[in-house]
Amino acid sequence: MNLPAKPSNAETAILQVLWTHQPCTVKTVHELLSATKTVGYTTTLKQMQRLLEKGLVKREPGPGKSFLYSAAVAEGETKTTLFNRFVETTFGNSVSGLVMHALGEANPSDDEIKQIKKFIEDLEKDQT
Amino acid sequence: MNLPAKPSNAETAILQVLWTHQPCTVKTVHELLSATKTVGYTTTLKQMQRLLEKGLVKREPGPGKSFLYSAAVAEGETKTTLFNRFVETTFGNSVSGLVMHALGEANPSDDEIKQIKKFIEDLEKDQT
DNA sequence: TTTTCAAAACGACGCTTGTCGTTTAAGCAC
DNA sequence: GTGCTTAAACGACAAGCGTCGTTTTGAAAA
Repeated sequence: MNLPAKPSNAETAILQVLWTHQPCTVKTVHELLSATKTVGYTTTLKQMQRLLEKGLVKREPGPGKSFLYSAAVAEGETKTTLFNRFVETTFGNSVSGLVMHALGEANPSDDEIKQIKKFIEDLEKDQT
Repeated sequence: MNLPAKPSNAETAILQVLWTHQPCTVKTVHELLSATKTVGYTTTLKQMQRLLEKGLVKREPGPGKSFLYSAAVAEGETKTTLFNRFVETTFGNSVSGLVMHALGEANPSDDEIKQIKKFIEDLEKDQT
């Protein structure tokens, strides 16, 4: 049940991209990342190679000489692990503390709040 | 408005302790940390010294030859920064994504949900 | 076949982190 | 003062990270 290894911050960002654009080339990942952050192509490549070594992504021959990468770990599971680690070190393990903080100080948009409300309602419904 | 520097994971855990036991000695911090995690006294000391260098904590002469440490950064502000960083890398900047993940995995009680709902309503009211 | 070119591979480097062992020094108890 | 105790200071070290520059390579164009 334990994850293969823990992705670093930069690696997590890459996994993030992969989860939503699976499968894709290094080039694609790099372009998507570049939208947010300035980073060299080789850097992204290297990081994806490290992810490969760690077993967090897998790949297959792609168009031309390139490869198509996909995440090798489940999104939910991985996020849960990272989330737990974060809640522990930063919020002393208080999930509600984190949620309140998120809602109160992190300025979520109206849309996001609406989404959260809906989610909670659904949650209550299920919880018959 | 920018924080002096970013605390590492272990450093954040120490700040966490300080925020709730301000001001206290290295020894105290170490004891509290030991409750959760096995770590040497010198390790904690070193980390607190690094926090001092970074300007994240301050200290004053304490009993005997020791010092009394306190956090030099505000709890809320710091948590917000760390939170934002986390949401960005792990949840692609989607606060609602994170909150929903939290609520889904943490299996909150009805009371907690009610509390959160109320919190959201108040939030909306303020936002007139 | 030779050239060209884009993508992959390699290897390096400087910084940060987590973790200690060892050394220094300040008080306190005689 | 002479030590003993205990906390602080120093320095070290291996691993992990973020980041590149440079080299190799394989395929496609000429």
